[in-house]
Amino acid sequence: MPELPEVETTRRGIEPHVVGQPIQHVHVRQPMLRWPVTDGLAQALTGKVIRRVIRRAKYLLFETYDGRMMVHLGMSGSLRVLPREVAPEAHDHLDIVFANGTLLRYRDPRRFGSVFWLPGEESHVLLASLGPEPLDDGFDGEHLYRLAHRRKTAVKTFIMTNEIVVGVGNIYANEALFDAGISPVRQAGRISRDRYDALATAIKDVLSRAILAGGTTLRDFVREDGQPGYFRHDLRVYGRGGEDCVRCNTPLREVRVGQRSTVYCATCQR
DNA sequence: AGTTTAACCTGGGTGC
DNA sequence: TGCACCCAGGTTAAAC
Repeated sequence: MPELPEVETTRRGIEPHVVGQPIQHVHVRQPMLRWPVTDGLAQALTGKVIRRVIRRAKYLLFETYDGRMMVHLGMSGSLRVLPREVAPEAHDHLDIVFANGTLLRYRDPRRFGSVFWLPGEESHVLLASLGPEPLDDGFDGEHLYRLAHRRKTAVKTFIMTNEIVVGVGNIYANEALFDAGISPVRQAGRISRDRYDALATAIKDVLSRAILAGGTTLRDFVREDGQPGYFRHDLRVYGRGGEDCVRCNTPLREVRVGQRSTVYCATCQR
């Protein structure tokens, strides 16, 4: 699923519903996710109050006054807010029921997501080596240009690497490279500083616009209220292989880069 | 150290 | 209809 805009859309949607209410009950139906949900999670959460929900990369962190829950939505995960009486369906792996009857429900058909409990002030090794947030001021063309030095990997793979910058998945990597006019297969170390400025700007722009549209729904992703995101209508290359480029009408080329489907305009993107 | 590859899992679509 | 095969918003660990 879920790249940064979808995770941020989820965060904004659920936070007002889950903050301040004591957790009454936690039900883990399927602990076998990307990593097993630990036995202690339900007990640790019960009785606690969520203070706020923050996002780091594609992780959601539900902060209590003593510890926090860390959730990743993987490829097909979603979190919805429902009344507690709604019966679970297939792939509804985790329920958190609050004292006021609100239910936070985690669904993930492919089970590539994960849920951890981090006690006290503990962090997690998966958060340790993440790069900057793309929407922060600390992320810019200079950052990309510096880290790309002498790298031979394709620039698309480069910007999808979490140690370089977080939150850029396959859809938005394709889109940002189109917007910046850069070929996805160009070696990362062979791009000028000016063009990295344009790429950083394009990444910020496409992610920001996608958040405003509530993210992109291809199949599984839904917002906290079950509604899809609408950025799909704004995609200019992703999913459009063989169709005409919106800028120059040349048929868009579709190739594989780093095992991921990649669409670009060989005329507009160099 | 940088880069590539296989693996985790289910479901939907396609072609025979 | 059925079956085999390919594809999908991610990420890690292991192999080159």
